[in-house]
Amino acid sequence: MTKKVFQRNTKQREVILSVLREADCHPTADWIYQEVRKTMPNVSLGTIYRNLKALTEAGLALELSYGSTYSRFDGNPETHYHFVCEDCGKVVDLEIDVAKELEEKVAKGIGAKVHDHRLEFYGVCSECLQKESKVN
Amino acid sequence: MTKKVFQRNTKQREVILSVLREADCHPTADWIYQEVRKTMPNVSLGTIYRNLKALTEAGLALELSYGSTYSRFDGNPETHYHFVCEDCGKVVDLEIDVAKELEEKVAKGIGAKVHDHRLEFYGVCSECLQKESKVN
DNA sequence: AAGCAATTAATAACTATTTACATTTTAGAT
DNA sequence: ATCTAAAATGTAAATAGTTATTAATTGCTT
Repeated sequence: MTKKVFQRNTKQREVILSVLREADCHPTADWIYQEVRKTMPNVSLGTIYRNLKALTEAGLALELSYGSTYSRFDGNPETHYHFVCEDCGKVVDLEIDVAKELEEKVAKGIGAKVHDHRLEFYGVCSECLQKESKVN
Repeated sequence: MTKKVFQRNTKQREVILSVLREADCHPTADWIYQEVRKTMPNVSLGTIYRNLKALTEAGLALELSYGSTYSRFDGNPETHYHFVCEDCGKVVDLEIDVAKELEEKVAKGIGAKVHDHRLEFYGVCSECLQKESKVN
C-alpha cells in the first residue's frame, strides 16, 4: 500500500540485492540464501525473507508466484513478461513490447486505479521439448 | 504434464466443483471448505485440496497465486484476465478480448510450445478508492 | 450381489514463510 | 570520535497452507 522506505543501509541487503540482480535465473528465497552465504556465512534465512519482502515493497524487486509452492524473485522491477516451463519450472524473460496502455483501459472499465500488470505464458520450453522427443 | 483423468465420480468432487462454479468470488481452499461443509458436514480439508488440485490438472479449474499466502481458485478454465485489488485482495474478472495470437508469437520467439497465458492487472478497486478518500 | 480399486476422513507430517526476542549495527547528534 | 535511539540482524521457534499416510468407505465392473 504505502511504499516501503529503508531507514538504514545494511551489508546484508546490499548483497541480497546484488545477488538478485546478477542472477540469470529467477531465484527462490533459498537459492538466494545459499548464494549470499558464500560471502556472508552467518546470514540468516529470516533476513533473506525480510529483505526480499522489503525490496519488493520498495519496488526494487518482484515476487513471482506460480502454484502453491515457493515464490521466485526478480531483480528487474520494470514491467516485463515471462514464460514459465511447466516441465522444468524455468522462468524466462520475454522480449515483447509492454502494453502499458491496457492499464488505462482497465482502469476506465472498472473505475479502479491500475498501476501495474503482469503477463505470463505457460508451456514447455525448447530444452524440455527436445528431451521429450528423445524419450519417446 | 499429463492430463488428470478421474476414475470415479464422487459426491464430494461434484459439490466442490459446483461451489467453485457458483462462487462469485475467486475463493480460497478454505472458503470452499466452509461452503462444502454446509451440505457435507464431515468433508475433510484434505479432500478439498486434493480435488482442487485434480480439477486444476484436469483443466476444469485454475489456480491463481498472488504472493506467498494462499492460492485462489477459479471455476472458469477459459483464458480470461483478472484485476487484483492490492488493498482488499479482491480478484475480478475483466471483459477484455483475449489475445491468443500472442501465444504463437512467443512460441516462435523462443522455440517453446505455449498453451496458455495469463494477464493480471494490479491496483486499487473503486470501493477501496472511495474508502480512502473518505478517510483522508 | 460381490469384489476390487479409487477415493475419502482423520490425522500426522512437511515445508515455505513469518515472527519474537535478545543482540548487534547503523546513522545522526553531540 | 563518541554516544544514543531506532532499525536491522541472528537464532530459534511458531505459523499456516498444503501434502502424505492409513484405515475405512464407496463407485463401478462383472
